[in-house]
Amino acid sequence: MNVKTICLAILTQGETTGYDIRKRSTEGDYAYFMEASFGSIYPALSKLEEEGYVTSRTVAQEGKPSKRVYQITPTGREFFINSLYDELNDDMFRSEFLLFLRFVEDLPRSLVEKRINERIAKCDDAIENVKKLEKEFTKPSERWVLNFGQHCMRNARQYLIEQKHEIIALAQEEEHPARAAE
Amino acid sequence: MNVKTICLAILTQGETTGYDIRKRSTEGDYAYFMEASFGSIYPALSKLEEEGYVTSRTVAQEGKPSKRVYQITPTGREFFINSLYDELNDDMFRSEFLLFLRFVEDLPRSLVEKRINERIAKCDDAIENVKKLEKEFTKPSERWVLNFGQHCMRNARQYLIEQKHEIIALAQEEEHPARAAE
DNA sequence: TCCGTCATATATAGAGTTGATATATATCGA
DNA sequence: TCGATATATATCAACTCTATATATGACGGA
Repeated sequence: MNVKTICLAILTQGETTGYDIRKRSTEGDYAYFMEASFGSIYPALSKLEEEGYVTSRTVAQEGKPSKRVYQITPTGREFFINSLYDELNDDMFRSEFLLFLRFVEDLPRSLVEKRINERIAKCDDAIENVKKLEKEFTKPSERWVLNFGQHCMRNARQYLIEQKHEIIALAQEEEHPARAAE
Repeated sequence: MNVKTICLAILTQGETTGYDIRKRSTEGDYAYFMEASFGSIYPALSKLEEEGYVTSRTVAQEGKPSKRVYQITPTGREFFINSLYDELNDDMFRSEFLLFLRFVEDLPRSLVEKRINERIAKCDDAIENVKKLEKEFTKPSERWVLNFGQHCMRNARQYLIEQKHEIIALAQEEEHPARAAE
């Protein structure tokens, strides 16, 4: 799944801008399963236009820079829906937090506690964000995906809270020598 | 977190090869929170050697190609442990499966059921794999991370099984016209 | 026996992506 | 007034992935 596919997926649900695609993929309704940056979205939209999968028009705005609104073409829609029949690639998950926890024995308790608390707070923020998003969506599949994300996040958060003291107990009581020596 | 950091993390736990780093990051004990490919691992190891964070030696093997074994230097170890004190970046999660589910209404039930079953089977494989891995590890933090991964996967699997029929019901009873017309 | 596949092992080219930065304008709060 | 934030597009170097090439041995099936 590349950025072109993400753009087509979002455009399938209505015309929009590159700026908005990025926002939805990093903070909005798509944020919990995909992401894309400006550096890949703008070139992707240009290519999609070349290929005839999208069209664009420039819209002037008061008090804001004028924007370029993209719409998907019938060909683009067909191409996207057909691509949903392809074999699915595996999920990708990366977590610096879990890498960090793998080395708790080498780190001071104060730092470990701080990072775990930060993590729990981030989960809370994310759950709040999903709750807000759910109100904006009525299509059952859209709500289902958001619910699934929320369910997984709540579960991870709960497990972390339950295990918190056990993990902190694994950390060093004193500041790590390598760091303390600085 | 870049590939250089992943290499250092794995090398912190013992000398190894580029091939093994890739294997552990895609199928082994690191697979549930990071990943790296050959195209990034080999250049990363070369750079780390240039920078003095690792050293290497070539080891001839019978019946197998000779391999290049990397070891972390004291400087490399210090650099890695210090980097664990940095602010943590957010987790990254991407799922073609969830993108697929977001468009169930446009897809035939047979396909949706097939993909959900494939997904559940993959969860089962992954859970089995983590169980095997857990036996190989004794360090509490390593086991904790594997357990956390297993817990999250079991939860997602269970939720999917519970919701399966509800999702399938959202899909189209007939083959999608756009596809059927091909 | 021969052939394909799989596992070990390193390496690279080309395509794709990220992260940082530049540009421009307007609003909001300190 | 100053900095931060939001809207909006765009680009570039650095990084990463996917696919492929190379080489060898083992294993199983036709």
